[in-house]
Amino acid sequence: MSTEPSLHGRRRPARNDELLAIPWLEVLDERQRERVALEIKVSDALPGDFICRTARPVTYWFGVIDGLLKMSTDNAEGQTMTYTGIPPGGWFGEGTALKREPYRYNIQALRSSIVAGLPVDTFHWLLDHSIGFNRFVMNQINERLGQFIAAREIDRMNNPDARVARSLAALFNPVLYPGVGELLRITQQELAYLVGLSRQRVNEALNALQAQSVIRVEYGGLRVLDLGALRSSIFLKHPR
DNA sequence: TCATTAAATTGTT
DNA sequence: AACAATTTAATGA
Repeated sequence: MSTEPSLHGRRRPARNDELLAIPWLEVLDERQRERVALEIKVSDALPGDFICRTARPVTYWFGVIDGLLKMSTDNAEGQTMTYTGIPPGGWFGEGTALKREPYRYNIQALRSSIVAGLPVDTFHWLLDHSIGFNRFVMNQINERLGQFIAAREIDRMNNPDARVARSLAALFNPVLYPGVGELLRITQQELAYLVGLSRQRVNEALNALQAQSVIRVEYGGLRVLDLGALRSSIFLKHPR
C-alpha cells in the first residue's frame, strides 16, 4: 500500500478519431449518435491506473479506444487474480451498468491507454430507445459467455503452449475486440502477466506458434495468421 | 531530415 | 534473474 494510483486521468470530450473507434456508434441513428457522442467522456490512463474498482458505484460503461487493460480481483488472502485482458474495441461493465450495482472487478491499465466511458443513464436511455444497441449488447454478452467457458477450459490445461494459444485467441476475438484486427499490440511481458506464465515460457510458446505459422511475432506485438488454429490448438503435437 | 542517444522489448542462458 | 542483442522513440542540429 504505497502510493494510491489515481482513479483515472482527467476526463475530456471524445475527439472525432476516438469516436470512430467505438464500434456500437454505427448501429445508432444520427439523432442518437449525435446526442450520445456529446456525453461520452474519454480519459488517458497510465500504466497501473484504475479505470474502476471493486465495490465502487457504477458511473460509466467503459470501452477501450487504444491500449490494453486487465480485469482482476483481490481474493480474501489478499492475492490478485487476473481474469482477462481487454484490448482495443472492447466494452465492459454492462452487467453492473444494467443492474446499477457496484463494480465487481478492478480494471487497470496495463500500458498507456485511452478509455471511453458512457454514463450509465445514457446507457439505459439507449437500451430504451435503440433496437440496434440492444442487439449489440446482447451479442456482446453472448460472446463473452463463450469466452468465460473457454477460459475455464484454459485454466485446466497444463500445456503452457496451449494456454498461450487460447488466451491469445480470446484477445483476437473480432466480435468482442473489433479494434484489434490482425495485429495485437502487446508485449511478451504483458501477455505473461495475463496468462500467468513467465516471460521466458511465453516467449518459447510464441516462437513455437510462429514455427507452426499460426502467428507472427513482431516487436511489441503479435500478428494472427490462423485464428482458427489458435482456437483449436491442433498444432500442439510436436511434429518434428 | 538525419544522426546520435536513450529506452523498450526480445532472445538466450 | 541476468545480460546481450535488437528495435523503436526521443532528441537536437
